[in-house]
Amino acid sequence: MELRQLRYFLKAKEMGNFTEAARLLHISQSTLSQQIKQLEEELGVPLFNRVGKRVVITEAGQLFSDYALQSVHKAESGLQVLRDLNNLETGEIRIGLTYGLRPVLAPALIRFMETHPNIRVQVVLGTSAEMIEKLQHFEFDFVLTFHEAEKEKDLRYQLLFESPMTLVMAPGMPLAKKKSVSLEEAARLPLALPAQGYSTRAFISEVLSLKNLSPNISLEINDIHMLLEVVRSGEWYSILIRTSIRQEDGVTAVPITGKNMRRKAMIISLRESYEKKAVTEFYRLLKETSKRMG
Amino acid sequence: MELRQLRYFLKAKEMGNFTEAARLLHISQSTLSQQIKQLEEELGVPLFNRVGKRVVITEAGQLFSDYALQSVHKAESGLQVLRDLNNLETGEIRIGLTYGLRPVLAPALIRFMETHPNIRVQVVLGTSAEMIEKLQHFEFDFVLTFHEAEKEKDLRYQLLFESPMTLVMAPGMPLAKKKSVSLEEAARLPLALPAQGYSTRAFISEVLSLKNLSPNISLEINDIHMLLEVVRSGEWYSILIRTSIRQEDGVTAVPITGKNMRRKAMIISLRESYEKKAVTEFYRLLKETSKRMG
DNA sequence: TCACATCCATCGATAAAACCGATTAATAAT
DNA sequence: ATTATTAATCGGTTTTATCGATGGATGTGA
Repeated sequence: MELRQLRYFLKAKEMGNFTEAARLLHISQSTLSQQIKQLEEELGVPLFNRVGKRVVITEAGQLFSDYALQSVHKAESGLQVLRDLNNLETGEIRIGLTYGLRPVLAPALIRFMETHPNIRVQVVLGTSAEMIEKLQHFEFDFVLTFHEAEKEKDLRYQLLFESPMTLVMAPGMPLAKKKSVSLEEAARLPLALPAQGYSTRAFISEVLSLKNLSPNISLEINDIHMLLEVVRSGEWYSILIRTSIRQEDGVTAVPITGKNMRRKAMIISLRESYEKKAVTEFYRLLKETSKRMG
Repeated sequence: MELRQLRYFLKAKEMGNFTEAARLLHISQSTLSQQIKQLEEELGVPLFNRVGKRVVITEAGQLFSDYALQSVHKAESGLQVLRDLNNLETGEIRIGLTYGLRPVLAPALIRFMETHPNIRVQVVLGTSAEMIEKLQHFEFDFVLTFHEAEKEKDLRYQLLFESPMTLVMAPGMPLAKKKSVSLEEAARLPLALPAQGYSTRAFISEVLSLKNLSPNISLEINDIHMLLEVVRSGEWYSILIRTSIRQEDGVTAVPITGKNMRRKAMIISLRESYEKKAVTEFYRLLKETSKRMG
């Protein structure tokens, strides 16, 4: 058993397709096939079921993949530790991000890349649940998202800032002069909300159902910019976190009253995993950048 | 980086000597030297300092070895999972044991080896602290010892039984008829105790100093059998856990009063590590065997 | 239904690498 | 100074990882 074989196996499992996996691994399909076979012989168990021209992972393969992944990850962490020790400042940072926190990441990202030109940064956008899932499979160094209710003990949570939920409207609307509005008031208005899947939308749905409010949701849009454009028309209102809105968006945001109407922006990472120096530095930038937010 | 290289490196680190490590790995010294060098090149950092003809691990090597060990261990755990799945019932169990619990392990060990002839069992005797240390370096599947005060959170503790500390003497001595004696009484007697390093001795020293007793320790012996022989002479008394003494030893054991005068026999294992089926079965036997003890 | 494309396994050949024995260089021990 | 011990290096050998070609099995589309 060698790490090479474990890497091949993991890629094959991920792709569910030897040919494609081999392509991504820059080896021939024949090599991959042989190496998987060799690994299976050593383990004494098939890792894939060959059904026709397809390969489907077996129960054994499923079980084994956890260990394979962890073995590979430990070895790579060891490498990273020594890279850091040498201050070589090379390598890669992978970040999971939810849409609502794009404006938080952007300035930190720019400053980081300016000062660390030799570090490749990879940002993946998705829902909060997706990002956490991938984090736990070592696909990210950290995830930037709004607070998750369930605190899992293998994760480390760092608070960046809190920000109120706001009712968003076109400037000059009657409500625009108020200092705050209640959730009940908001629920009576024609609403354009982010689509299902967004953490903000999930949060809104939850607080609304808690108060037994069934609001007038006339629009669902899975893009914040388009959402704001709709709001600017003056026909609809929206509910968003204040930090999602910029000056130049040309809309007015009025905080919604209520103690649960604040959301927490969090850095979430794996508790037991090695933290690269570059990642520590990135945290610092994020915290500095987001001081002014919330 | 391959597991092979990590294994070579770990053995070299363990031995502190390439020639010896190579011998144990069944490869030539030249091969080991080359593979270590190759690993160092990939990591960008020397793992050993070459001081004259000696090799001394570097700080980087020290750091890296944790990750290397864990990587190798994860891979081997994965193998073990699949072996178990296949019920091949082959493999190895490694047990750390303190002297005081030899009579507990022995019967379970015999029964286990009768029913699982294809599993190799390795038992290592030593002090409790040594055994725990080795457990944390994946050298054992579990350790059998008396209770450690400091509960470390990466360890799993299973209680086997509790047993009182007893004052041990030759039969027919005046105290032999008593149902119990106090620690103060015992401290006034001429004592023959297990030598430093034994967990029982550490425990005795602790409770004595807690009560500000400075007993009359006239003998220290690092072998229980010889200790008992001395006690049988009638000149000395000893303090031992009741389960350390058998009928055929020809001595009388009187419990010492006091709520802290009971020790807990524990199975200690790594919480996060995979538990082999054979080990689970061994636990069952141990618990069954030790029902009657304490 | 019959080509046709796709996918995995296998085979023989080749390139890469792991490995060995011998030798050298450095150092510690005597 | 001499000898023994140890790690590094060199050249050659063995092992093995890899490749391209091929064949069989299985979907796919005309």
